[in-house]
Amino acid sequence: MFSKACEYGIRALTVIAKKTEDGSKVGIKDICKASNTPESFTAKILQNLAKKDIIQSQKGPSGGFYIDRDLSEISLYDIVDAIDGPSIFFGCGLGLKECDASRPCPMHDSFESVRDDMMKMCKENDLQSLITGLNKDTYQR
Amino acid sequence: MFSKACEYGIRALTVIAKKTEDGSKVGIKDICKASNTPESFTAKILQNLAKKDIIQSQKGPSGGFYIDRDLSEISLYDIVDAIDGPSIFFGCGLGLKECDASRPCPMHDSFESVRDDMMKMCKENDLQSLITGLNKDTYQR
DNA sequence: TCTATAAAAGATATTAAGGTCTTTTATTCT
DNA sequence: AGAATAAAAGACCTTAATATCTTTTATAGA
Ligand code: FES
Ligand code: FES
Repeated sequence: MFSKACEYGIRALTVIAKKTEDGSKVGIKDICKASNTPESFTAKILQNLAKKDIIQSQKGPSGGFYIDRDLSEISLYDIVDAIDGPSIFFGCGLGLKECDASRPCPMHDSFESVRDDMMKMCKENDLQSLITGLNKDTYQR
Repeated sequence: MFSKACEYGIRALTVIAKKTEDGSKVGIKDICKASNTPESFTAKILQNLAKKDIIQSQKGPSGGFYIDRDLSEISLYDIVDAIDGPSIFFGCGLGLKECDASRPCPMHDSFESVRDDMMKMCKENDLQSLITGLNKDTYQR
């Protein structure tokens, strides 16, 4: 459904969010241990998210990643859009250049509503709600 | 959402289904022109679908692809499962080894219902319903 | 039986996703 | 100022998806 980059990104973000809630920053090594994601690859993903201002980062000793906004302001939609782009929310299910209700593909009528549900779900979920119940072995499997 | 192979596969199948409804077989060239898909790649996809008995094929003059079952018996679910496998219907949204409600990832509760909607949609749609309204320029864009 | 046709099979090529490694830059602390 | 730390940046590698090409096999029809 989502790319690996997106899966890792979301997992890493929940770890950062949790730490942010505790009032501290967290380094890439700890993030990747907790989120069970490959370190160098996840670093690239976070670099991208930092550039897009979804998260903040600080270099040097006592540096790391953190979030400077209210966690409830960062939706799953924002995250998926930042990493995988908007095509999952707007693209045609059969890969036509664009989904166009006036020239529907055979799947359009049914697909559109599933896709919209997905979008709604992603807009309703945010980092605050995602970290409720998150514990340190959630991703260890 | 779906792989290119799956998108092409579905598109090609609707073309074959339409021809089957007219009582004739159709060759790979015509299929790919009508479905607007790359020829050699689509041939591989159809080969796979023929092996899995979703479609039938006949070699030689006046040969081609066709379908020997009631079109309404072949669901989108069968097609997607045959080409992309079942992970889109059962996999964890955050990429954990398996989706397990007793050890849910942070997305589980919301994701499961969207994924189930997708599955329901795919089980409800079949080749018969997909080809209603299909015309020869549906895919030409 | 021979030829033409069309799919199957297999080999190969290209591109994008996934992943790693090394060097550079910024920052803190001594 | 200098050393240590940690992210950014960029180069590089690997694998899987996408795509093409060539050879083989089956079949219909002359
Ligand atoms: S046109 Fe294909 S999903 Fe809308
Ligand atoms: S455990 Fe992740 S979606 Fe069910």
